[in-house]
Amino acid sequence: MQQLEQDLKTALQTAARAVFGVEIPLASLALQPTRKEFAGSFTLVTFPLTKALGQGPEPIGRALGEWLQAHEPRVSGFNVVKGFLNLEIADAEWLKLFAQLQAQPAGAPVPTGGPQRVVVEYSSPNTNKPLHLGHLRNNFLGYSVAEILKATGATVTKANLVNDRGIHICKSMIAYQRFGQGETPASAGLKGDHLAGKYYVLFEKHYREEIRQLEAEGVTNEVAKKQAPLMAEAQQMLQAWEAGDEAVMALWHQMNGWVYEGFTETYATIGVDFDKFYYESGTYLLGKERVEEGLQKGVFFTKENGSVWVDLQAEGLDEKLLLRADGTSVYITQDLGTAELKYQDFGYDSSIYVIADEQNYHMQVLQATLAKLGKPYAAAIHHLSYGMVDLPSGKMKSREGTVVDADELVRDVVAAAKAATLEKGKTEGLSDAELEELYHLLGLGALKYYLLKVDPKKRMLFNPEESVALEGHTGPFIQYSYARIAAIRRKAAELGIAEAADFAALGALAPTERELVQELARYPAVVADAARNLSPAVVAQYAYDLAKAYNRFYAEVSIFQETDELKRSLRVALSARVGEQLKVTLGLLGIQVPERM
RNA sequence: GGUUGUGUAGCUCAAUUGGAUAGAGCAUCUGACUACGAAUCAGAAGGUUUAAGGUUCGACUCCUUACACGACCA
Repeated sequence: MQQLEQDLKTALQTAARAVFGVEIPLASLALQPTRKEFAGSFTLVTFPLTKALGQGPEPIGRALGEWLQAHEPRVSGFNVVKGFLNLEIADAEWLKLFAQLQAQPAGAPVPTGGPQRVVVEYSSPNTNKPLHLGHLRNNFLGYSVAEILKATGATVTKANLVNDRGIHICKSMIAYQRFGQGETPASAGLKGDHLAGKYYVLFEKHYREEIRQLEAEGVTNEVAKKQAPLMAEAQQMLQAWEAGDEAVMALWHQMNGWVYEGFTETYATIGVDFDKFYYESGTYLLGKERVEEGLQKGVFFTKENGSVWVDLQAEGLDEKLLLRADGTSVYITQDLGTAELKYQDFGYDSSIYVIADEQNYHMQVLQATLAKLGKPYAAAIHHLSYGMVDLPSGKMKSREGTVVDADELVRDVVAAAKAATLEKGKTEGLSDAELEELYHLLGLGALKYYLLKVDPKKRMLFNPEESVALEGHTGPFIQYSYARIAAIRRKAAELGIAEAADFAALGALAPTERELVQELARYPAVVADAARNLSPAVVAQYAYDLAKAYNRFYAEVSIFQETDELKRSLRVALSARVGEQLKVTLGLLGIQVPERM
């Protein structure tokens, strides 16, 4: 379709030259899709040409339209509404376009001139508690962005930086030591990450109680928070961990091992994957080397107490602490180290961090600090900043226990999909295993689509009922369209109708057929847009538009009742192609597609 | 207090990056299964795009100010 647009622009340029004797640069001939309520497929806005051509917008539109209709075979008609020239494209041209599409598989790479070696870091969980709804948005976004970039032909590495050390981990460990009584995931009947989470919660509960007691004894809240025995123990444990204390390390390995088992299971269930795992326990020391490097280069400075800082005021930021006075690292220290390590490992020209927007400032600091260090990869860093997920009851707060657990949510959406599927009763002939797979695929399709259809950078509201909805602007709507097409293809195969033929001999197309070709041809532009903006929402919207267009087509023309053999064949071919395209497009969102549902 | 993001139909979201009468879904109402799958399709209704100015042929989009909500930095 890009080619068709280019040709039209060139033709318009020629028309302007012929009619007005004026050379119009191609760049100022912006074509846009014609709005549905008008006849035509492409629209030229003529307002911007009035100065150059010395005429009003409407005469310009008419003059250019008439010239095109007379001289350009691709243009079969036109109409002018105010400053808009709507061009109708000859059906032969649509058929040619469809033939060009057919010549390549639906999932063929879409070169965009974007980055070629990309690292997408996402998920990056803490190992002290299970994943929740917010992590799901992160995981789905990261996975999808990686797939979208792959679709542009880039080599993409999915990385997961596991936050496996620090005070929060020690909290779970202390609580386990004190209250655990040797419990294991097996003995407790809990996934490992949930078991760790249980002790994290226990820590917080008893810690609060200790603070309350201290306060009752007249200690201020601030002091009580530090003096509480549990917190003191956790701090001690962190030091012991850094010192490599054997018993502490053993417990740490044991508990993290449980958590990883739990995460692995969840990742498999929600269908995300990683090419590379980084662990902060393995990278946090590398950051200190970067700090040393900065001091040597004179771009960092030391304060009187020995703490190390970088001054980013010239960049519009503040002074930022990089290393505490006692030599222990802060968050950004390890980020400096990990960025370097990733670059060594993959030599990226784009490094994407899928991180919530509460870290916007932090990410600016990271990038500016790496730039100060003169790192060539500083400019390649992109923060895919996404908004938090709110609940109808308000914000999610782990401390107040108002988080939506990821595993539980997945169970809920699968159960809802099952209930709906049973109610429809269309799955005769599927085995129990196939049915389970179907419920899973539909439930996750609903959930993923629900979380991905919203512009990532916007905060979004999670409505439990809408997240499992199967009708309207949802994943299952699109999956249903695919299943319908699958049924069509099965029947066409039975009847021996070919999915491809030479359709050039066909005369006029039905409007819905034309619309389908146009939608199909949009795919490369959609991928390019989504890749440039790191936005799966663009892809989600396209999948919906395509499915919607197909359902319109399906309702308005008959396929197997059609007596004209070539027309019938075209409709089967269109259906097949739309099916393939839907599968590929949903695949970019991490959503699978059923043959029947 | 400083920095920053968001504000669109009753609700949840779009709007081709400055273009036409601001579009979808849900919810409400109406019509379409003796036809290839009704998890569908067609239609109705629903808007002072938070407010006020400004820029121009043209503003949800850009600029200024105010208001509301959120995040971050102390």
